[in-house]
Amino acid sequence: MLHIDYSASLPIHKQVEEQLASLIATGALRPNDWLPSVRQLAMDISINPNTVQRAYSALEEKGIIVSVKGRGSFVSPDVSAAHTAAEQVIGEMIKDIVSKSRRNGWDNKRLLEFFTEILEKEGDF
Amino acid sequence: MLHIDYSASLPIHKQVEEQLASLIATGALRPNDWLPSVRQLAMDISINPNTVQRAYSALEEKGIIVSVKGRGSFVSPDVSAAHTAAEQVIGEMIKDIVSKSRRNGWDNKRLLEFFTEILEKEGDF
Amino acid sequence: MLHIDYSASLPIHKQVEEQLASLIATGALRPNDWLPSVRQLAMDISINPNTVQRAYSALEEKGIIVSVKGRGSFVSPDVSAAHTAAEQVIGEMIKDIVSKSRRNGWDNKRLLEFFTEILEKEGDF
Amino acid sequence: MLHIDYSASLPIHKQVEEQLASLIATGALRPNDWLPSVRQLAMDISINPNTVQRAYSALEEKGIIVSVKGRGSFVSPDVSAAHTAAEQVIGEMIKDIVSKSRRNGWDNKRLLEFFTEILEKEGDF
DNA sequence: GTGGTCTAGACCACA
DNA sequence: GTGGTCTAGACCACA
Repeated sequence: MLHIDYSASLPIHKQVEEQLASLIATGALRPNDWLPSVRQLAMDISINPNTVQRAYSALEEKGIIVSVKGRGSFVSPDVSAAHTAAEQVIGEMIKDIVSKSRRNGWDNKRLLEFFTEILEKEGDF
Repeated sequence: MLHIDYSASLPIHKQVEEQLASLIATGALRPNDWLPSVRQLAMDISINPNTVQRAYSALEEKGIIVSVKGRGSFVSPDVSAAHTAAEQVIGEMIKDIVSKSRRNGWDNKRLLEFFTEILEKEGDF
Repeated sequence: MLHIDYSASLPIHKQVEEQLASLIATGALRPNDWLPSVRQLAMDISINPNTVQRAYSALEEKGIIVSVKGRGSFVSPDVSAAHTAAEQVIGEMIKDIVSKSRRNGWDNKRLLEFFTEILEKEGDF
Repeated sequence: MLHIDYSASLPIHKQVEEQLASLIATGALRPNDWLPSVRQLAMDISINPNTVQRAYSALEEKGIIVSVKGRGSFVSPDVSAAHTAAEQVIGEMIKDIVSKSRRNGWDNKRLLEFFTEILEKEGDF
């Protein structure tokens, strides 16, 4: 079950998109698995079908899911797109950090130390 | 002189706020230094005074600058807030990455490798 | 036996229509050959009879097959329609490409090079 | 001025997207040029602002334009994305033709002849 | 019942 | 005035 955080700055359709992408990237949803219908998922998490539709469209555009009129949506047979999509997003987030830290005068060494420090605090994985 | 990137996704008021915070964090602006007036800075960089005001308010909220009615704004006597502010923001960004990467099934090792790889690509600093 | 690709974007009724048209155009099905009944074909390939009906209607509209109430459907005595139908469809697709490429400022030479390049990549036939 | 064909099967938001992309790819709109505002363009061509928004979002996602809250939208400083986008679309169209023609038993030679024949009919360019 | 488009209209952030 | 999100609701193609 997906979880929507209404107080988050991330728009709802992005939250849905990201959570589905993660379920696929982690293997919780596997190639060719059926996804809930747009209307069903909208009801389940109490949001507007249009908003779900938007998430599904984005995932399809990225090749992560396949949607067919009259039949439904399912995880793309080739799920590699999900992995590259995740890498891309995380890569962007890292670049943002790098540029932000440089604007504050940090060098690579300091950023790396700060990063590993937080990584350790957050616990092993 | 501040530099505004109009094609950046970062809103202008955030760009102003961040650049001032950086100037202070790096010591380019020192405790008790006078800041340009809201109107003056707005004219200098050709943006809306409301936008500058917003940046100043945010910096004051964080204790990085002090504004006094009728006198103007100046760098806070105790500038440590500027450092902790930057650390806080970057820290949040890092935590976001950590949680995002875990939702995608990455362990610490993989994330760290990806991080350093990008760090190197972005060049030394 | 027809083959349905459920993950294709092409609607099922179009897949059926096209495959039957191809069997006729290539001579695998010959003039006056009997076609399976709508219900029979639907069962064989496990799809909705409505969907098969739709394909048959389209083929009849184009003069490629003939359906007679109470008797069934068979390949049209004059099969030339099948050839012209395919040519027509492919012709339209090519015209779409030509106009699209011109809207993007490509000249004939560039389009032709791009076309042959892809043709080669897709392998000999 | 853009032109919407309401009887076309291509959705309106795609028509807008494609026409803007073409204007950029051909150089009619140049890097950093301002685009009409979402609401303005919607009024001009008498469609709903949401529909224009959708086209703009798609173009931004592809890196062809840049949109900034409160300021407007303009052609991306680096317009190379527009060219690769066009190549991608035309490439897909060509692949569709190749597979369609093979399903009809055409070999590369026949397809190529048919293609050049139409290209010539459509006039030089 | 599926996915998908479009409109109308409210609301928010930003300049 | 900008861009952007979300909802409600009508409508269409397809199975």
